[in-house]
Amino acid sequence: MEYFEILKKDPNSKARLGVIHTAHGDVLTPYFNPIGTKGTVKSITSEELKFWGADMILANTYHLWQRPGDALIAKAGGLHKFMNWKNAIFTDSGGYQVFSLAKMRQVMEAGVLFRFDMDGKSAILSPEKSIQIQSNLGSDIALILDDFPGFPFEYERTKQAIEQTTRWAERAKKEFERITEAGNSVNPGQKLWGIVQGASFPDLRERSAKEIRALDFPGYAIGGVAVGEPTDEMLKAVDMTIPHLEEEKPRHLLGVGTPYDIVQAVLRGCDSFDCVIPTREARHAKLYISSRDQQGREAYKTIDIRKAEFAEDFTPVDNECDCYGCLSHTRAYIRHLFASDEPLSIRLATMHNIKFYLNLMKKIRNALENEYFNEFAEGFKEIKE
RNA sequence: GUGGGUGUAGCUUAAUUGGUUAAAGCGUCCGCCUGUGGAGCGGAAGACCUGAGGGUUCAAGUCCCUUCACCCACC
Repeated sequence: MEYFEILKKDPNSKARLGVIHTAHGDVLTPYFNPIGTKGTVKSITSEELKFWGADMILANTYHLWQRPGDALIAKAGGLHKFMNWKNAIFTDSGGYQVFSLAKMRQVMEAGVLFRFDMDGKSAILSPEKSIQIQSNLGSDIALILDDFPGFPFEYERTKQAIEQTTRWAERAKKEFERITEAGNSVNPGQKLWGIVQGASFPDLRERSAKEIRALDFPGYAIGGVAVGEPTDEMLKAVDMTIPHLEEEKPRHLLGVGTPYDIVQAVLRGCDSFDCVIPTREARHAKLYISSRDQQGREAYKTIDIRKAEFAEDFTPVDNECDCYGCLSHTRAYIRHLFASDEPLSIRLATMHNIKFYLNLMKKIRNALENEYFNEFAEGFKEIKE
């Protein structure tokens, strides 16, 4: 059985329906990974996630390395056992967090020198170290350490970044093979994916894709996006990258995005996603709800449930949603919970937004299965009032 | 009834003690959030101008008088 199977291709776009066979179960694609940074999707239990149809979650190397430490998690039998999550886990390399969270950051050949944001201690995250940590966590999909610039993109800096990423990718792969061959993996079925960089420079994307392809990873992530660039710039970067990757391997788009971004990226050939948006915005009272455009096509809106207009709104957050909160509670009640700073507000909002995203992915897969994805994608956008 | 105190934005308070267009927090409204930040940030409206009315003064939220409301103490 192939690691990644393409079940159906959209005749009108690069979109495809597929399945990734991980060591902890199948992941139907296109798929969205809820983010469980510290070994928990904030406020949600593993059983609940599974019940709603989540097949995979993303956890962060950087955070878990700091606390409780990957050695402790290995002792617990790996992250799956530690958090009682029986399905797949995707781990970041820690590169992005060093980029976005660490107080000081210096890219060196050895790795990234930085200071932990939590205790101020400095450390070097090397390609090998990242693999060792992810090996201890026992994730199903691990990522190589990569280097990338922020937005606005500069050519020379981006060129250095893809070169650095390729050199680190070689070292990461070697370390991954060393650990695997030694039989020291917490998860023997773990796979290491490569990352393509290159900002939105066509020649750099192409070169990076070719160099990473040469290392023969079982899947790829497209990185260097979701770093502050506008949506069209992000989509251009995807367009520049996809043609240079093998059709038969899965492609993950790192850090993306809004429901609109995701549909657009699926059209362009991306298979999986991860993003803080549904969970972080839930904590900030921003909820995603179903809507229709003027022609009656499927679309969506966002609402800020704290607004006074919902004070006496005794209807569900989203009539079309089957999450626990929508089946059980009213907008007025959830608004009240936010206004009162009650923990249940975060929980209900997070459950809702995750369900909205998981439902969206299911709609995308149904549309691909039944061959109307192109029409679906055409009308699908955020309706702003 | 007597004495004392307090009245400033929807709410809680400020105003260098008589000195420019009365300030802030909360709340309200608008926006931001993209390989997690249960954090924050930016902006706006809001006082028919300081309970009401009158007076002193070049100048009053601030001083004086009257009145109203509320609070406390004593009869």
